Amino acid sequence: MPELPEVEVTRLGFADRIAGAEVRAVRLGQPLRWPLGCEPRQLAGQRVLGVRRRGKYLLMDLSGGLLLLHLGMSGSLRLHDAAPAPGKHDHFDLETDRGTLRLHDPRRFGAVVFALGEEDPVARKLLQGLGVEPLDIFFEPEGFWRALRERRASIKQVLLAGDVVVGVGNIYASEALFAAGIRPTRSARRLTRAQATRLHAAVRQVLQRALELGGSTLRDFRNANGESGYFQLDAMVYDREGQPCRVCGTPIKALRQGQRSTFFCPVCQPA
DNA sequence: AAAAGCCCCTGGATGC
DNA sequence: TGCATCCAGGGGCTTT
Repeated sequence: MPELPEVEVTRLGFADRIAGAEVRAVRLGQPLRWPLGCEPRQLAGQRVLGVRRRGKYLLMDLSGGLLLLHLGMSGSLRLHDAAPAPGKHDHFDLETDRGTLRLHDPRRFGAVVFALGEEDPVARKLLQGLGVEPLDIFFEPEGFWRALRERRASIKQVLLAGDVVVGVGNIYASEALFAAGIRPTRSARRLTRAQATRLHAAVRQVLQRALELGGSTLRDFRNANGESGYFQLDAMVYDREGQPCRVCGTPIKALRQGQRSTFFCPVCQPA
């Protein structure tokens, strides 16, 4: 579910409120993707220094380590002033003197992992190989084009892979390719410099727009204050198979790439 | 090295 | 309130 905009909206929704808090206790529900990696009581007494984001990971700096949080497909984080009794899908609570940060994740593809720091092998393993941050100045058209030239896979799958540029998931990959007028099946190495430049701008624009709208709420995404996002109402192609293209009226087509659905306009995205 | 498949898991929608 | 099937925002791991 959560792509860069949803993760960032979540971060913005609780980072300032939890910064400076002291951890009182940790409660675990059912297992998530990976074990926490430490005894829950080891976190008690630690201070929350801040919350950063890298790709779709949230990095919570603690006085004695680092907590890596990932929302997987169905996860959402919420900071409660007074948390209600945990439900069957509430699998992690970080109880602090400034509220309880709770991970709700029905599918349990999400994760909360403790590491001693970013150089801890546990953290490195998860963060190494991640591509450039799309909203960062280091993401620039020329380098993007050069990286794409190395890849034979389809441009949609290269965007999703996250090793060239991070944060673009299944919704925003389709949306960015539409905005750039590029067919999702086109081999990444066959993009022209002009196409790569358009796609670079499109990725930034689409993610930025989604951020402003609070992300996309397809089923269950909520930000840290329990509010839904509204980008899905703005989607040009995602989940619009058969509906008329908002630009040219041609019915939107769907196909599958690497077990994921892709949506595009056959006219606006000729190649 | 890169690419393609598989799998983790629950729940909602759809079809019979 | 039956049962089977398919699909869903991710991504690490194994196999080609």
